[in-house]
Amino acid sequence: MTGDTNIASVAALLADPTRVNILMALSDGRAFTANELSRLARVAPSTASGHLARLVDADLINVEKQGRHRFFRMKNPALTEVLEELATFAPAHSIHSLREAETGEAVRRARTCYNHVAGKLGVEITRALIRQSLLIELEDGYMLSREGERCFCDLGITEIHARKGQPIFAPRHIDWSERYYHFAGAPGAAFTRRMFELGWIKRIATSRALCVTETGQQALRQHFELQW
DNA sequence: GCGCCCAGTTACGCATTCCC
DNA sequence: GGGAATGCGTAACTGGGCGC
Repeated sequence: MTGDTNIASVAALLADPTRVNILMALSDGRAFTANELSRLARVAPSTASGHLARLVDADLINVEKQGRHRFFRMKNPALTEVLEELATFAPAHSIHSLREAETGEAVRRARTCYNHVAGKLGVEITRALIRQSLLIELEDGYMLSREGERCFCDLGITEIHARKGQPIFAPRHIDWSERYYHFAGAPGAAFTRRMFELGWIKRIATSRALCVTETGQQALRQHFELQW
């Protein structure tokens, strides 16, 4: 080992498909019970419990006791970014059922990546914002233009309103499913939160997949000339 | 307070894989 | 081939919520 960090120990934890499934389920920032995570990872509760204990020990996830339930949550959003980056190198899963195919397609189409929209939807929104000169592409991310700030304020994104006048930088994430960038960071999170509040998007059951509502489709068309 | 139900953990045995 | 490591599921146990 070089330096004072043990990358191999974390890599070993990420080398197990069940643990990766659990972490991917937690990657949108929500908390899940051990039982829910065992179902999402398709293993027995005892197996999930063992994996969860190892992830807690490694300080990768937090656990909160609430009555007889224990809620597990990703500790550091940066781990989500690591998983998304790794996913861009990973070969596609082999599909064994129609349900798996549908779930995979839904996640690739639109999902949350910790706190912002990712997948095809995230990439298309980013492209639309650039087309309309609301986002300016930089070398390592994006900058909200004056028009972009106005647009975000008009949509009621209060965080942007509060910082009006200051340059607003949005880091970019490479999207593993689209192999293209989407905007993230505080502007991405604020934009996503507002989309939920306005009823433009909603979650599909317990998965991190999203669907765009009819209101959302109209709004995307109206505000960003984006056909969805 | 007691019994029942349910969520979660622990102990244990089995299967698989890897390394010598 | 055999031992070690790891992951899995079953069964048993623990702890908390809830109704009576």
